[in-house]
Amino acid sequence: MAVTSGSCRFGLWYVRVEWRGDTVYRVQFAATGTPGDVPGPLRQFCAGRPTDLTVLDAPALHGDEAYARIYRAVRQIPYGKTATYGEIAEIARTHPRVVGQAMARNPVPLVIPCHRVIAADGIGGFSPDIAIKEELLTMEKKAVRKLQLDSGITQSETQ
DNA sequence: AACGTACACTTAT
DNA sequence: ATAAGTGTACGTT
Repeated sequence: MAVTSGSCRFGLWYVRVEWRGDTVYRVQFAATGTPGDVPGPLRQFCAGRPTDLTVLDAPALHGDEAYARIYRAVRQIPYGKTATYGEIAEIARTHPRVVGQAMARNPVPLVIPCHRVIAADGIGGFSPDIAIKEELLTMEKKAVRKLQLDSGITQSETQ
């Protein structure tokens, strides 16, 4: 079975995906789309629905190299939460700068939620456009808040 | 607020 | 083999 490709919309961008079954080989943000479908969980995520993307797999997650350990650690960050480069480095037993490097080369953003990794003092970086990172984070925050309201949790309980 | 340096890993030469 | 480059962190000034 061949690797298929497709895209879906996220805000002003298209998310292009190369995948087969539950394995995602590449994700990239682009200004234009390509015909074809994307994995269901990814489509739901882009539609603003809180989605557990850990059901998807990626080759970059496997192995004992530093990047693989970092990517696995990043995947543990839950929807709507963030962690710093330093925190990830500690879990993966490496250095914050290596985490930054690994994020910059992340072949499958969203599947490996590099947008949830922020600097100790600010937001950190994101390619191709920092605005995507901001939009992803605010989208997740809003979605979580809505979930809490829908389930009847009062504001005082969440503070 | 700006600057320097340690840190560890990858990629390029 | 070795140097350069990182989406950092932290201390000092």
